[in-house]
Amino acid sequence: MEFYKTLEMWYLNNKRDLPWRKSSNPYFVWLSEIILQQTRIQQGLSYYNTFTNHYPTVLDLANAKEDNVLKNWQGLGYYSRARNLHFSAKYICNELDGKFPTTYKEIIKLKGVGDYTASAIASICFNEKTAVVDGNVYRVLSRYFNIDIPINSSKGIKYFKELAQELIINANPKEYNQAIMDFGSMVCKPQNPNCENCPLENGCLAKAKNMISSLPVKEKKIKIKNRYLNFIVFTNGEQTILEKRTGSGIWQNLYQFPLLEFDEIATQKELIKKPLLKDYNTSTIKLFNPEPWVHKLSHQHLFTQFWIVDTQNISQTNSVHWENIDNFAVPKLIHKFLDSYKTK
DNA sequence: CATGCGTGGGA
DNA sequence: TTCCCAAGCAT
Repeated sequence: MEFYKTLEMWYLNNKRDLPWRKSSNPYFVWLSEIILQQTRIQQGLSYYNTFTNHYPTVLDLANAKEDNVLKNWQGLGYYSRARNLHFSAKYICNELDGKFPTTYKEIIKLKGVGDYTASAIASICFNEKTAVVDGNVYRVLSRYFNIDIPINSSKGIKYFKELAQELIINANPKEYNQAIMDFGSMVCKPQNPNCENCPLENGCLAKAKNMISSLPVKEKKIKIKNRYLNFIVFTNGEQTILEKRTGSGIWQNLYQFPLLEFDEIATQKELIKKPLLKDYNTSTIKLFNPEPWVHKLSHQHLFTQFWIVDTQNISQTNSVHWENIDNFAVPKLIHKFLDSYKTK
């Protein structure tokens, strides 16, 4: 049986029951695909439900405030996805008359939508023959055809996309694209793939050559940078100060306590040299966590300390009542602090 | 085009 | 503990 047919047959009997598969409404499929970028289904599922409940249509999403969209995205990470989702919803409503684009070529123009996502939506919703190439597809194809071209090299990206596109030619694109991804995540897994019960085992070159565990090949490891962040938690008992992160780094447009960054773990002595704290008596500045909390991002390790500053002088501009603080979208780290601080 | 962007789960 | 990595994209 041909490669595509085997996968389609497997999918028929093994596909997972997922909420976004109940409809081919491109808005719902788009939502699910953005949420699932670099994210496990288990992690994204509740967010999908939140978004479809809060924003049942693309117009509801377009009419929302970005702060609200980010609040609903809080905790999921890669927050540019939420910002781009919101941006694109407005684009669809304002420029496309509220009609979701129907071809790969038009769909990929949406911010936050690249080759993979455009292929997924175009095939799943409009049955266009555009092959998806995600992490699962890289793994399945590199193993089945025993290809050791690094999947994150420009050569590899081109090679696998072309191969995937050849394999979909005679397939039912909607079924086949989802089949190869489900198959990759359930059978041809990164670790301990289930080769014993694999319907593709006969033709699998990596299996024959005992290469399964070394494929796919990925080159370049990321370099992790250490940062030392000190969050200043001003409080008069009722209010505190929050500021919105701007610029291009992590957590863009989320909220945090005023931040002082150093090249190493800071002491109170160094802290009070900063303009933000120079007028405060050292006795009013207390370190909340004597042992720095290490928050690990994919590219950075953040060594973080929270300093509580008791003061009656809370500026009106960025003041927030403690009782309202949960209305703000904050990074996981800040949320962890709030949890810990409240229960103290 | 190499790098930056979150978080959580599993080995 | 540490490492990998999970339905990628923007710049």
